[in-house]
Amino acid sequence: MHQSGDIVKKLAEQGYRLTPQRMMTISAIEKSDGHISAEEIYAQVITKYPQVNISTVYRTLELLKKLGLVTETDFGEGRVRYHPAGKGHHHHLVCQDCGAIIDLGEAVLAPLKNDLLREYGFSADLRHLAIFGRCVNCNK
Amino acid sequence: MHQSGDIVKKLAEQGYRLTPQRMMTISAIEKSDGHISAEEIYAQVITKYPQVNISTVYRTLELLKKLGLVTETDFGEGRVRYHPAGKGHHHHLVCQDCGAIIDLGEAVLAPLKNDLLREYGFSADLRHLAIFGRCVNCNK
DNA sequence: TTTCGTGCAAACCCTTTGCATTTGC
DNA sequence: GCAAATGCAAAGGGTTTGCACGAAA
Repeated sequence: MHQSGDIVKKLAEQGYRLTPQRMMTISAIEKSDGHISAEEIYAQVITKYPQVNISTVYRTLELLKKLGLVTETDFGEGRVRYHPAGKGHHHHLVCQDCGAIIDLGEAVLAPLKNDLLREYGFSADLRHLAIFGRCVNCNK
Repeated sequence: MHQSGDIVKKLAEQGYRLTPQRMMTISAIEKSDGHISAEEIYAQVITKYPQVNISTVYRTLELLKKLGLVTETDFGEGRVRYHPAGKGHHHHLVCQDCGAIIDLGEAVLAPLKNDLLREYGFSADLRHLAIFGRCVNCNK
């Protein structure tokens, strides 16, 4: 299992500086159980460190993406959300009516992934895929 | 089967005005076999009708979406692409390496759609879904 | 004629960038 | 000390909006 501090450790290992801005950005991402946007990270960091700039948050996110430490999911909101890569992958059902987000284990899409590989030679990256539609309640 | 003019007909039926700007926007969408972006529609319309404004294209697209006459696909380019709803649905495999887009029949995702409905009561809208990954060639 | 649609320009949102300054190591 | 990272402010890309003018029915 992965524990808190993983991301910081990897940054340090690779020779990146552990600035307070980076630490707090990472902490916000790790604390968020679900998915967090750049704005939300910024809002959280600024309460403890009022002089941060949102561009620093974006730069940190880009670094973490590059290093494969966080992944992005697009929920079709016009902005992207971030998730620690170490926390395991999952997929999401996004209700277009009520906005509910239902988490889906990796297993559910495993058959699809296999089909695509077998039939098309296509290696699908389904990490944090968002599937849109209507949830049970809104479907009634 | 659907034929050219479907969209125009439906607009008229619902009492919307058939302005040249709308006709040409619709024509651009219907002519494009694949998926077309707002900018591309605009570029096409402006050659025949130089005074159009891109905001009119956007307003037309919004109207057509509202009426269910076009659907959108997000290929992760930071912009959305449009497709006539009447032309039948399909899905896409988008190669993150070479940018290739492989079309996928509706049948391939039918099992997934059924699974989601049965197991989660979730009615997935998979029209023009884009799945990211690596195509056969880039996978070697 | 009268409501609907358009052009224009400005604003919008999220994200990125150039540059001078600061800071971790 | 010095490269790396930050803050600031401005620009960027795609999209939306307010308002007065123009045109479809």
